[in-house]
Amino acid sequence: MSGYAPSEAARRSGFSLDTLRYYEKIGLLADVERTTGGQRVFTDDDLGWLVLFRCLRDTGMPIAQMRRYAQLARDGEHTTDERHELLCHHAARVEEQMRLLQRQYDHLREKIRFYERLPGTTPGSEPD
Amino acid sequence: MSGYAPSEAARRSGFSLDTLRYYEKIGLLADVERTTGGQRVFTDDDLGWLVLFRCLRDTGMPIAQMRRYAQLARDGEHTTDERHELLCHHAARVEEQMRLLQRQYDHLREKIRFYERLPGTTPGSEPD
DNA sequence: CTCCAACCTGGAGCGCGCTCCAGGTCAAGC
DNA sequence: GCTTGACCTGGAGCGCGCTCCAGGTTGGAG
Repeated sequence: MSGYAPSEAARRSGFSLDTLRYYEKIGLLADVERTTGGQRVFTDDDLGWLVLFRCLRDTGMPIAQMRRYAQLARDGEHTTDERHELLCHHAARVEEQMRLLQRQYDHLREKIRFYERLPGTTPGSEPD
Repeated sequence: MSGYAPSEAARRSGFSLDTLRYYEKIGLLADVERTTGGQRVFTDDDLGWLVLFRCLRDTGMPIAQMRRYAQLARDGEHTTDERHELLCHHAARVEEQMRLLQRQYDHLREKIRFYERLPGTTPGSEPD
């Protein structure tokens, strides 16, 4: 129930093998277990981190910041305030991102309606 | 009321001068007018295109696709269907993007609540 | 024991979207 | 006319986040 081969970890997390190795190399995932032969064994804990990384990545957090977060978590309990703050700041940026996306989506829809109001005749070249 | 110096076009569009030149170089903005001396003069029409490019860019459309759209528009009235379709496809991707962003934002908020439910004591290392 | 697919490493390469640079030109104000 | 800051060009460089490669090792199935 815990101890996944690299390919299985990749499948479950949705990251490629190369990306998993890359994440370990740059210190996002630290101390991934190994077999005696040196092959990686991912734990449920690792998988949990990967889920979090996906969340942060998909919301546009730069890798440097994820690294910082992961490092803080490794540093222990006394960093919870800082981690909390980091996530809150990020959440605020995400909210802004969502507002912008919504606004531009609305523009896009308006532009699309422009094409749908076209009955065949329109002077003027383009935008609007 | 039309005919903007490069710096003014940059200010109004929010793109850098370098980006404006880049957009022209790769054929997004075509045939920007020039003074006799060779300096660019942006029209209201150009500005309109830039607004559209910003919308498409902010919603994640790759430049290659914007180029395609711009080329279609230059090709004339008979491409309106294709342009419409292109924008619709894009809009669908944006909707998916918004759903994903919302979902991951929800995860993020949940994670943040985890920190806020912390009264000071918590066993286990991290995520969740 | 043999095979072969999955894995390992270090390091190079890539695709995107700009951004910066050198070295020169233009044009508005004094 | 001179100065000076905005502008021009072609091309190199960059930051990000992977992705690919060569050349070698591991380990489970048959």
